[in-house]
Amino acid sequence: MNAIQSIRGTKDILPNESHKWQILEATAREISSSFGYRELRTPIFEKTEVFSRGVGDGTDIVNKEMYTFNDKGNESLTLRPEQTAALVRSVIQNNLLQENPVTRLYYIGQYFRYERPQKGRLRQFHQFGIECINSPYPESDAEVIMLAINFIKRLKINDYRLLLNSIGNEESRKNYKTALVAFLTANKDGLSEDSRNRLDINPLRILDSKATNDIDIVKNAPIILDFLDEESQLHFNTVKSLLDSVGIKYDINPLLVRGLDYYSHTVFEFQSTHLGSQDAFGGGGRYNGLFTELGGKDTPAVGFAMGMERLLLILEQLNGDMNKQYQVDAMVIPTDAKHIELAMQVHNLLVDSHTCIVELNRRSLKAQLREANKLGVRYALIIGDDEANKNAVTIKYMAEEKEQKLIQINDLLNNLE
RNA sequence: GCGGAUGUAGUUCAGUCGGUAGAGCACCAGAUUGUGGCUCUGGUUGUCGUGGGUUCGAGUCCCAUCAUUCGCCCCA
Repeated sequence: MNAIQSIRGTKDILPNESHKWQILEATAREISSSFGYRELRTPIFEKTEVFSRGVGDGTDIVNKEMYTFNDKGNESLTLRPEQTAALVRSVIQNNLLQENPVTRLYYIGQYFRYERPQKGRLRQFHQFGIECINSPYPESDAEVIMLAINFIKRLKINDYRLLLNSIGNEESRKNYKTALVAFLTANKDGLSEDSRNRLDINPLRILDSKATNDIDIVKNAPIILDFLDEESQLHFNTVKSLLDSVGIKYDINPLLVRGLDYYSHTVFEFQSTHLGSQDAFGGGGRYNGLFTELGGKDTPAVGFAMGMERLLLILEQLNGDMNKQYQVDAMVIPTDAKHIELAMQVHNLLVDSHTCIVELNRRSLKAQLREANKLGVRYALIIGDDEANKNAVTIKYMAEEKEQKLIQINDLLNNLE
């Protein structure tokens, strides 16, 4: 029989790696709580229309990358490719906006996209994100970015860039699209094949094409910031000055557009040079249209998501190997199988105060001490014939050349230094 | 979905011109029968990613397939 392998693009997080995930998750939770955000957990799968309507029918995510299947009741279900649409579904369904004028939520979870795996891109991947719901004002955009920056800082990532742009409200964007399409159509012959195809479907995406001839053409293209109406402009300017006032640095990049349909006004992205071609480790923006798209009341919202695998790639380049061997305080060492009962009793004495393990393979004293040494155990609690006869243990301090012989087990806890 | 590279013990890798596999580390066991690290000695481990083909003979050559990886695309 062949051994079974994990699915392509999925990864086991092994015991010596889980430590760094725990750090990352703990940091995300601390920052979120300290800003007054509470966790929302939604199911891993949803009705397909949550994403086809929420993420947008024209996007690659919906068209090519979703894990969609029919269940036994012949209903089309989809493994969530991102969180925002499902979160909005839950907020609407559970009336979470009843209680608070502004609802602040965060999430940590796994997401699924059928893509070609490469560094920093898996088919099952993890994201941490937040959503600030029900404020139309630029101060909520600024709060979300401020939270993200503080998260990044707390992780001690200092080599990153915040790219910022506004794609305006619907009307500004419509006017801009018309101008952009007109310009690009006039230069159609010079565009890459991909971009010519996108001209009808999603012309904004041509702006961040990596094809060199596209880049040359786009240099002279009209700029969205020139098409913002008064409202959109005021919103964007306020976001910028709020960021300035708390000392957050950003680069305006008028070519930054997001891949998902629901964005409007502020869009932003975090990039790092440590990631190769998948250089964005986080991104977000405002999505005022999503609630009505999913059948809720018109509700403004803004949020971001970060790719946790990518964050860990950055952290490892900054800090080296973050794996940590597990720490054991004490090891109970019966020299013979007949002392196992006493060994278990000693273990039971220590459970509330120490990490403790007992030999389960009846190996020799020597083998057990070797393991104790390898694990960096502080106390080896040796139980041989002499000890067992007196209901006692010998405490051997591994780091020092020191032993306390024949300590009664009633006194053991008092005697551990 | 497209293009390039790679796949040999637990791990990192070597393996010539085709002749059915090796090293370091790790692991296990010993070095006058109750004591780890250092040293020494010995030992285990592989369907050579998988399936076909060529050949007297394939880790080596050919094809397919799976996986990893680097780009494209897309995104976090």
